[in-house]
Formats: sequence, structure tokens, C-alpha cells
Amino acid sequence: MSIVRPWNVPNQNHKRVTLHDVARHVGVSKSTVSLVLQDSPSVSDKTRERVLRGIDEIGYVYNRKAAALRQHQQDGLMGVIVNGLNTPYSGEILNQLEQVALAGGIVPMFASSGERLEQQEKLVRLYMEHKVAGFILCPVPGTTSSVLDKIWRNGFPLVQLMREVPFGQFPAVVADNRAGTYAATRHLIGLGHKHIAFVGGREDISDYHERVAGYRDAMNEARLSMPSGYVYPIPQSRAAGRQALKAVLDYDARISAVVCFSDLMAYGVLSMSRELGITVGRDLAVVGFDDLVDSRLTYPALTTVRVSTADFARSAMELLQLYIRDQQAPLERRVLPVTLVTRESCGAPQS
Amino acid sequence: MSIVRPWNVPNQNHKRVTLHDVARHVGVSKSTVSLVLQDSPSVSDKTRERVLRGIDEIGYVYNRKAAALRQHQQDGLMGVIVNGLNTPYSGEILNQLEQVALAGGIVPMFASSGERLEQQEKLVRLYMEHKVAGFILCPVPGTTSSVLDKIWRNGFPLVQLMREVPFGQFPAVVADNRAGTYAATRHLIGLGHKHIAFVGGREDISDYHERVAGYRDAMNEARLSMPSGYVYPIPQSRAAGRQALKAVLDYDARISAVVCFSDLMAYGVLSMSRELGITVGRDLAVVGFDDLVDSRLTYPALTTVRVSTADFARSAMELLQLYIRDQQAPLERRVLPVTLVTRESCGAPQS
DNA sequence: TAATAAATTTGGAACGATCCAAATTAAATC
DNA sequence: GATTTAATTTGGATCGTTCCAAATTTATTA
Repeated sequence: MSIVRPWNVPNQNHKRVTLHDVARHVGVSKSTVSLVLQDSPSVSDKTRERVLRGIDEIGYVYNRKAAALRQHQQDGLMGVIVNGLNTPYSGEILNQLEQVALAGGIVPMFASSGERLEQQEKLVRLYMEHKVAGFILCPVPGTTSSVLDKIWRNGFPLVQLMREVPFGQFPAVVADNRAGTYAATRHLIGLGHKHIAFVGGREDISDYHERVAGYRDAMNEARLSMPSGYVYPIPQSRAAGRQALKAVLDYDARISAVVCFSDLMAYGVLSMSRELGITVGRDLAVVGFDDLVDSRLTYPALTTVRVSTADFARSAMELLQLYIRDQQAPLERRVLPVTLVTRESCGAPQS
Repeated sequence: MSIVRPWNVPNQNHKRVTLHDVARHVGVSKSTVSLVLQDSPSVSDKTRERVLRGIDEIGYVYNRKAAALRQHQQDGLMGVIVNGLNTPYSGEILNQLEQVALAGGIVPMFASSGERLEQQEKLVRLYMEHKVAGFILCPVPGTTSSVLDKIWRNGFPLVQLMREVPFGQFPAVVADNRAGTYAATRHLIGLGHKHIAFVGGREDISDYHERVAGYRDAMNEARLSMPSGYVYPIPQSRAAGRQALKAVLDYDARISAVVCFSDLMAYGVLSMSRELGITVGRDLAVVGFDDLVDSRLTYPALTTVRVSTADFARSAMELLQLYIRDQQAPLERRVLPVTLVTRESCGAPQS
């Protein structure tokens, strides 16, 4: 396993301006310049001023690699691995994470696993080589706790985002999935629906089971029957949503409501409804999950379960920061609250 | 200007396994281990084998920082700064860029400027401190060529993506914006429209002017009049699209077609049309720009100008690689071809 | 087998910052 | 002005690699 060489880069000739150069230019020692950089109180205002000016004059750029080398490890990078860069929900989370991270002086490195185990592994290794301070990770289905354990034991703290590895003892920030679909399903039941399907999600990911459980809770509570064909798992995408609607209606034409694993799935359901001549909000009720920004502008506007992406980001960063400070800190698992936001897609009066 | 400290991280105690440890464990010199890592041909198969095993046994992780320090500079990072992480178009580009980059052994660092100059500047400085090999940058409106010049003169090659700084002599990859809106407008004219508006875009960004120019070209060619209110620039978002439609219809109720600066704007236009009881495809023709994945599933499906995000990514990386190899390489500016994809939103038969 | 050539392996000097203890300078006290 | 004390400044040693010239081992040839 030899190292990956980034392209074929000629050893850069461009002579680097170093701390030493600044020192010489200003006429002090390199130690002094270093002290100024980390604004130590033990340097006089006069010299600080002079050094600062000198830095500007010769265009010095701080070298974090050299610094990190000396001060044993990390230089303010953080690895964030999500399932996809171009899925709308990830986009919103990334955006939030970036803001929180930069505010804390941390530079996030985002990447997507594409739901592929070997890609995830490759990224993890690469990021470890770059000595990230820690990982925020949305584990690919099939990730074993031994994979996470290897990361952790190498000295890299990690927090799981959105999903969890089964039986693993690692920090995580997840939505209250069960409560979300429970509320959604209850809402539909309250509107008089009797035949309610659940579509989308992958059976090998933790959040799927939680969301199905919430749906089942509500259905059982109302003593409504759920034949096997009412639950239709499928990896999420708009296209899958289209397919799923067709599948459940084929199974039982009486189905008058579907709770979707995600908004993305719901978009597909909406699209297929149009194609089948079904009017959503009247003939069919649809609930999503996530509350993407698009969801208030779909036609009809989508009733959905909201999870705050800002909360996700903030909680994840807080936890990660905790474990970076102290890897031995007690294990914490945060469950974020969800709220049902009713719009037009269920035909109910808007909230 | 003192350096930004990433949180308050205790000097990591976790004893690092170094190349030296591997050497001692295997019983060779550190130089040999280093040679194995870079799979040099001058090491015998037997020792290579032994070293590789040793690396596994004691769980060594390559330290790119140390390496980069010695080999004068970069360690395979690349800075990518786009305008937003959560805009659909960026998501698609990021996704493509990541794939191309990783395939080349480069780890991309994505960030968003949020269209704010000072944020862009901060990111650039941060990335320079991390010694990225180069930048791919979608310049914030208002970016002067002197800003880019500073980056370039510091030894960091850069390629502009999607937009260009005025009068700057820097490499760029842009879409053939003018041809795109020209084709879109001609399409509408061909369908018999006489009152055609152009909505969206910021006047301080290069692509806006190009797209408006394409629209004007077609209008002039057909001798159609364009009173000032027909062109309605506004920073893009769905909400802006809604507002824009209202504005142009207020200005002239005869307007029967709008070419939008982007698909995102078009989504807003679609949404507002519904609200106003206007049937798109019959009463109003709408054309977008970008061809987001969503655009084939909107209602009605959006006619739009496609620019391949894969082409964008590949071209940008090729150029960057070129300049990383040789900063003196002749200036290149790539204009990517566009194609009009006709769907339902103009009422024309689908292509 | 000795001499030569080729193939491997190796120690030590970088790289550019930080940290520490020691040296210098300035301020405060007698 | 001499001492003590506090405030600044400073030279090395160090972090974990790579690179180089030199040393060692192995293979080839006379």
C-alpha cells in the first residue's frame, strides 16, 4: 500500500517566504516573529508593530504544515464525509457545518462517500494522512463498528451524523426519526385516511428502521392494517419515488396516503401522481421528511417533517469539539427534535 | 493579523507512530521505509514485503504534513471556492469536481464564499496557509483582478469557474452563455412570441451580461422591441423568481414568455404562475438555464439550456493541472458548448 | 578468485514552524 | 548608582518526512 501521489507536481521552485525571512527583514529573531504571530503578550507593542508591518511588506504567508509538525499533530482541518454532495439535504447540512466550523477556526474538508464502502475507507485514510482534528461522518450502509473503532483508536475523534452504525459505541447526532413519522402518520389518520403506505429508505440504514417504526406505532395505535406491500423500501431518489408510488398503488388501489422516507422521495411521488392524473391534496395525501427549501414551492406545497439542519450542524460540531478536547469524554448521543409542518399536500388546512 | 487558532486543542498526547518506528520494528533504516512508501524500484522485493507487513503490524499512518514540509510545499490539497454549498447547481459541480480530483490523487477542499468578498478573502488566505496546490474559484461579484493577482503571484495557480473577473488575465472555464440565451430566445420567437422578458442575474457578474447579450442578439435580429422593463436583473433564488415574474407582468401584461437567468429563477417563475392562475406552457412560456436534475420533474417540465457539469469539472481540473505543472503556461480560456433542451414549459413539442 | 559493476541500503542534513531555557534589556527599589 | 525584579528577546533542539552522497551488499565478468 504505497502512498497516493497527487499528480506529478514538480518540486515547487517558487521560493517560499519564511518566518526567518521576516525576522531578518525586520531585524529581530525568528522566535520573536513567531510570538507575534500567536499574539503572545510578552512581546512589546513596538516590535509587534514592526513585525506586523514587515510581514505585510515581504508578503509572508503562514505555513500551517510546518507548525503542525512541531506542535504534534493537527492544524485545524476537519473531515466531513456525507453520502452525497449533490443531494439537496446534504447541501443544506454542509452549508451549516461550514459556517459553524469556520467560526471556530476549523477548515472543513467535505467529501462524499457515494454510499460506497471502499470510497469511504479511502477518504478516511486520506484524511488521516492529512491529520484532521476529527471526523464528522454519515456512515455508508454496511459500515461496521470495527471500521469506526479503527479510526477512533488511531486517535481521531468522530461523530456520526444522521445515521448510526449498529451496536457501535460512538457519539452520534440523529433526528428523532420515530417521532417524526409517528406524527406524520397520526396526522394522516386524523384526516380520515385508512390505507396508508410508507415508501423509501434502505433497510440497511438505521434511520429507515426508526422511521418505519414511527409509522407502525401510529398505525397500530389506530388499529389500521398494514399488509406487507404497504411498506416499500427503496434507495432514495426522485425516480425511486415515482416507481414507489406506482408499486404501492398496484399493490392496493385503496391506498389514499403515503408517508415518504424523505422529501426527495415525495417529489418523485408528486411527479408520478401528476402523470397518473391523481390530484395530490384531494385524491392522495403525501407527507415528506426533511423539509427542504424546495418543499414549500412544490405543487402542491409539501407537508413534511422538519429537522433543523442548523441544529444538526451545531450539535455535531459541539460534540466533535468535546471529543477533540478529550477523547475520553463520556459517550453522548443527541436526538434532535422534529416538527410536522402541514402544507397543502395532505389537503388539510395549512398550519 | 495574527493567525487563527483552531479551537483550543491540547497538544495531542496520542503518541504518533512514525516512519522511524516502522524502521526499527522491521530492522531497516528509515530511508528504506521511505523508499518503499514511494515505491521506488531500487528496493528489493524481499525488504519491500517485510516493510509493508511491518507498516500493517504497527498501524503506521503516513504523515503528509511532514512530507510536504520537506519536499518544498504542497501535499495534494486543492482549494475550491464556489458561491454556495447549498445551491443545486453548485452541488452538481462539486460532485463532479470531487470525482475528477480524487481520481488524480488530489483532495479537494470545498468552501462557499456566500457571495461575500471578505469571506472569499478569508478562505483564500486560509487555503494558502494550508498550501493548496491551486485554486478553483467562482469569483464573488466585485472581485478585482488585483485580488487574483495576489494569489497568482504568491505562487498559487488558479482557474476561474463559471464567472470571470473583468479585464483579468487569468485562466477561466465558462459556459457559452451568449449562445445559450440566444438559442433560448430564438426558440421562443420561433413559437410566435413577440413580448419576451429576461429575468434574473446580477449586473456585477460577467455571466449576466453575456446572457443578456444573447437575448438581445435574438430580439434585435427579429426586430422585436425590448423596453427597459423587459430586462429585470435580480440576485437569483426561487423567491426572486417569483418576484421577478410579477414585476415584468406589471410592467407589460402582454409579456407571454420569459427567459430566465437560471433554472432556480425559473422555478420561482413557475411557482408564481401557479399562484396567479397562469398556465405555463399555454399562457406563458418559460425557459431556464443550467438544466438541473430537478428540471425534468417540475410541473410542467422545464425547457432549459444545458451546460454539462461534468465538462465544467473536467476542464477546470485539466487547466489547473496545467498551471500547477507550469505557472508560466500560456493563458487559456475555455468556453463550454451549450444545448437547448426543449420540454413542456414553452408549449412546444418536446425534443 | 579478484576485480569490477550493479543493485541495495543507509546516515545525516534539510524543510519551517514551535517551545524552552537562558540571555539580554528595561523598570523598580533601595 | 548598584541591585533586584520584571519584561523582552533569543538561539538551539525538535517534529516526521525526503533527498543525497556515500557505504554496503550482491551479481557479473575476466
